[in-house]
Amino acid sequence: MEISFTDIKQKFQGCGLKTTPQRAAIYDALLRSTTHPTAEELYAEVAPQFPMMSLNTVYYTLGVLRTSGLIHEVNIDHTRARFDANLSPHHHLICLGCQSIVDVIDPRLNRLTSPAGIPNDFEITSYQVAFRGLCGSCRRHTGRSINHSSPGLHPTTVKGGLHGKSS
Amino acid sequence: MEISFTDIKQKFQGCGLKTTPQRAAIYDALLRSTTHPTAEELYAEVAPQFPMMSLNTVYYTLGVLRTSGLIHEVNIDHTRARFDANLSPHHHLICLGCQSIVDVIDPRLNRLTSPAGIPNDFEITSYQVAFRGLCGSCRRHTGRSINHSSPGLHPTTVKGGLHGKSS
DNA sequence: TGCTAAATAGTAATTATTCCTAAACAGGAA
DNA sequence: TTCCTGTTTAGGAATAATTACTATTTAGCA
Repeated sequence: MEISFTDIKQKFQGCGLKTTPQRAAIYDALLRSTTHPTAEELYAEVAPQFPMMSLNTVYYTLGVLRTSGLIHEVNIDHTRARFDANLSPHHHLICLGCQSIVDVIDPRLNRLTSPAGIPNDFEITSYQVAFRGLCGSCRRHTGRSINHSSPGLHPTTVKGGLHGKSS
Repeated sequence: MEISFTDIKQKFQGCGLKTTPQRAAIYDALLRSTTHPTAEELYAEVAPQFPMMSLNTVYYTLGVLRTSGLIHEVNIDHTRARFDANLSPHHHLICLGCQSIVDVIDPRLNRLTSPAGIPNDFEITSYQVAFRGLCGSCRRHTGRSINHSSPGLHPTTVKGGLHGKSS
């Protein structure tokens, strides 16, 4: 995703945010990243350009961008927050071995029907599917054993292909 | 979900776990709960029965139960872990206002087709849909405004009913 | 060019969780 | 039943991520 400084500035202005070099660099780093980095990782990414920059600034900036809706927080495990500047509807593929997160872009997943049995005064504004399993590399290294200490694993085996019969 | 002490003991034995009163109480509390409590909340729930019990024991126990596959960790936000003893496939409805989590049980959601464009050596073992929005109570109190500081919100508006065409 | 509110950087504080260790105990063996 | 041993517990200390506080700096407007 290529984006110029001017583009970033316009986005920030559109949200009523001041444009500072640090802020632009953090946002740019997140836009270019595909790994859903943590605050610390973004800090490491941007720090070379701004040796005086504080990790605090990264946290503050991420908070501001999140509140403005320019980025999303992705919660894979409870230990640390990860961030995503990709606002288009997409889903995630999470490796339980190495905790990596890959974007899943499949339009079919954006057309789920409304779930049954939910309170009718609940207004759903979005939904997201998290696929979990083991990436090729982790399968080879761990002999396909699943790390049960990782979060959210369900016993449902999905295998190579999920079956798509309509109930 | 009703379960006797003997049932719990059998489950523990099946996993090679010793049965202690504290452990059984923690697991039982989680089985009876529908709110996906945190370690602290479970501690508060069980503490009256065991005044000497340490919060540490709750953490240790939850770790053991998770490793044994008896419970799951649910990650809604990065601030703290939440737990779920309901192992049957289900999904979650998350209120961005009050952070409450309600189970979504809809068989149609358990038959998603395999997502396109993922690495073909990735083995998916489970998936879970997180629906986000505002519960009735929070909508009334906040005037339907969505709290953008909450995690993972996507701009896709889902409204009352998602449309289920099979693109 | 100034003004002012917002942003930055630094330090300290907080919160959830994990680590460490001695004492207690569950469950199998004798 | 009683003993043994490894697991579990409880308590305190340590760690890691994040937030709070604050003085200084700066972006963006008048």
